[in-house]
Amino acid sequence: MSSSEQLDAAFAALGHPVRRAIIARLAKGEANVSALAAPFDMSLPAISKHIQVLEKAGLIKRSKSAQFRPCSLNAEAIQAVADWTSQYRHIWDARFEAMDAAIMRAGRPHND
Amino acid sequence: MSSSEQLDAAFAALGHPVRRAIIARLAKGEANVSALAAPFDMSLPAISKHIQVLEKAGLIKRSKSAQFRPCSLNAEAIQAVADWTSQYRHIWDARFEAMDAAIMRAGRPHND
DNA sequence: TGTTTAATTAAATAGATGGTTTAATAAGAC
DNA sequence: GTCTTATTAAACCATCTATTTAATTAAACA
Repeated sequence: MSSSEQLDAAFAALGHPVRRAIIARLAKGEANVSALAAPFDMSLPAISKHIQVLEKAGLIKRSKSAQFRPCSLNAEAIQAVADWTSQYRHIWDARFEAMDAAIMRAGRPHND
Repeated sequence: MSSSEQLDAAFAALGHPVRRAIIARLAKGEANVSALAAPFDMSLPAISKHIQVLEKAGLIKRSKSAQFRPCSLNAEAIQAVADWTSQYRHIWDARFEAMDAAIMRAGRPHND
């Protein structure tokens, strides 16, 4: 999978509230499928599918322990998303710089 | 639209390479639909719809000038995405901190 | 007024997504 | 061996997405 396809999958996966909630839960530590499903009023297979979407997107990793499949976050994919967005940091930084400049002008005694 | 729904829409919108390319183009300055469509081997209606997806997600803003509809980036929505991801910064920062610690130990004369 | 340019809408269609229920599989526990 | 727990697979349905071609709106131009 190309890095563009990887980003496609990661962004698309994060575009669902249940999947973002699963990521939020996993940020606190690894958990198995049933534990991840518990907060949701939704069938277990539905959650299992959401987890598969996150896994295919590379956002989470899975292991095996007896009949459990514990999930944990995969830092790299999440960082790839952060990297993409931070590439546009100057877009919103520009607003703050404009504000700072305005404050500087307002603070200075008016000699203009 | 709730802030969760806004994030849903923004992430989902960014989960398509054409739409990310449009964002990249708009980062260089505003452009109308035909100009945005030019680099792609795709019909104009298809691009028009991608632009509508970006607009509904709040990622871009549009104005009117004669028969043109110039598009420009909306900093706030892009920042909302960046804010969400940066909330998990500690996940990948942890890796760098571990690396830094390892380098510190390696750099120090071995008294262990 | 009629033509060109810019963009959207409509209609059709193929394929993906999100959810359900009902099995099927796999690994302990007794 | 059978029972229970955890998870996935299969089948299915409704809705959404991505794209095309053709028709439509709207402004500029001549």
